[in-house]
Amino acid sequence: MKTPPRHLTDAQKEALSEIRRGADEIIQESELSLKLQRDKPLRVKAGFDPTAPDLHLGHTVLLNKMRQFQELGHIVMFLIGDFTGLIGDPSGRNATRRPMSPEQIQSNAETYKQQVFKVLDPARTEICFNSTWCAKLGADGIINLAGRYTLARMLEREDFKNRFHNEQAISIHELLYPLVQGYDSVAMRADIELGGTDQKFNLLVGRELQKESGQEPQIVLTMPILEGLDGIQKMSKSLGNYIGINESPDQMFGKLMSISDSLMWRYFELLSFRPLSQIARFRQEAEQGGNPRDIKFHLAEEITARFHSDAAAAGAKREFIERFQKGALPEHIEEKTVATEGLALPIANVLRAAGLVATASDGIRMIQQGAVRIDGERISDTRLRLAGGTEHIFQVGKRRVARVKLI
RNA sequence: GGAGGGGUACCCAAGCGGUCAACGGGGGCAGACUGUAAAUCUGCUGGCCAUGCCUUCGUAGGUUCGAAUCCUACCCCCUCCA
Repeated sequence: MKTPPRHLTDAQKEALSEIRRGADEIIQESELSLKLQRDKPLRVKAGFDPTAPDLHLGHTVLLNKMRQFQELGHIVMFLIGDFTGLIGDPSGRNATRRPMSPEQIQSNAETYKQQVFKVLDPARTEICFNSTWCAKLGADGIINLAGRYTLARMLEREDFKNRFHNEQAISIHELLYPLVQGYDSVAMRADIELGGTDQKFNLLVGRELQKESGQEPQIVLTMPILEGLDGIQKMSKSLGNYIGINESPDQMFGKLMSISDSLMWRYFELLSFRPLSQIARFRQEAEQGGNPRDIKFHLAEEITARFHSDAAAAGAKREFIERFQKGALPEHIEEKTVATEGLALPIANVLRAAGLVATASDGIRMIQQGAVRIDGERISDTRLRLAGGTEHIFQVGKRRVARVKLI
C-alpha cells in the first residue's frame, strides 16, 4: 500500500484510511489522494442492476462504503441501470441473459428506493436512471460508442475470454454492456465509481472512456463479495444463505448468531461500523479465551439495530438468550388452526397442515428422529392421531414452533 | 457433413433384465455433544387416505411375467475429424 503524499492534511489522511477499509482494490490510490486534496465534494457513482428487488447484507457492503463517502462529505449517485438492465449484465455468467421488461425494471427500481435509505443518507444521495442519457444516444450514438473500443480489449475480460475460448455464445449486445456502463461515468462526470470485485473490468472501461472524452478518469474502488451464512459461497438469495435487510429482528439476530466464528470476523470487517481498533480488541479478547459467542452478540446487536432499532435489537437478544440458552419457548408463537372435520388426524398430517413440515412423509421422518414435541414432550409414535377440540404447542426441531388449534 | 461419448433424485455420480424408491460422495434436515460456532458421532434426505398403495432414472412408444437396465423414434449436451 502506498503512503499518501506528505501534503495531505490530517483530516484527509484520516479520510483516506477510512476509504481503504475493507476495500479490495483502489485504482489509482495516488489519484484518489489528489482528488481528496482539493477538498471538494466528490461525485461517487455506484450502479445497481435492477433485477434484485430484495436487498440482503451482501448488497450492504457496497452501500456501507457509499454511506461512508457521504459521511466524509461527498455526494453519492445511486445509479439504477434501467437502460443497461435491458441488456443484462453478463458478468460472472456463462450464458446470455434475457432482457427484462421495462415495467418490471421500473417496479424493481421502486423497491430499491424503498430499501437503500436504511443505509444511505437521503440528503446526500442522488438517484439516477441511466435511461435518462442512454435513451438519447440513438443508434448513431451507440455505434459511435462501439467505435471507441476494440474486440481485443473486450476479450481481456475473463468471462468473455473464457466463453470465446470455449466457443460459447457471446451476443453482440453483451459487449455493449461495459461500454454503456462506462458511458454512464462520462455522462455523470463521476470522480469515483464503486462496485464489487466482479465489476472491475466494467469499472475500468469507465476510466478509459472518460480519458477519451477529456475527463479526469474516475477512481475505481472495488469491494469484496460477502460470503453467505455458510461462509463459503457468496451471499445470494438463490442459494438461500442470506440475511435480508427486511427480515424480522429475531430472524436477523438468530442468523447472525449462527455464523461460524471465523466468518464473524469477516462480517465485522465488512458490515460493522465499529472502529478497526475496537474490532482488534475483540479479537484479542477471543484469543485470550473470551467466549466468541459474546463477541458475536455485539455484531448481531449492531446489525439488527441498524435495520430496526436499538430497542428491537435488545429485544431480539433477550429472546435469543431465553430461547436458546434457557430453552424457553419464543415470546410470540404463531397460531394455526387445523380443521379435523370430525376425524382424528394422524400427527404427520397435523404437522403438515400447520406448516411445520413440508410433507406428511417428512413429518413421519421427523418423529422417527425424535425432533417432534407436543407441549414440550417428545413424541415417538408416528401413528398417533389427534382429535378436534384441542390446542397444543407443537415443535419440530429447535426452530420450528406453532400453537396448533384443532377444530 | 463424418466418427464416437453421454443425459439417473437438490448437485456430482454408480447401476446396465428381477433382491432398485435406486450404491457412494456433496449439500440439506434431525438427534447427541455444544456457544443455534467449529469439529466429531448417529440417523434421515420421492409421495400418499401408510405396515399397504402410487409416481420417479431425457421424451414418446415397444419387447417381456417383469425394464433405469433390451429395441425403435425423437429431443438435448459433449469430444474428435472435415
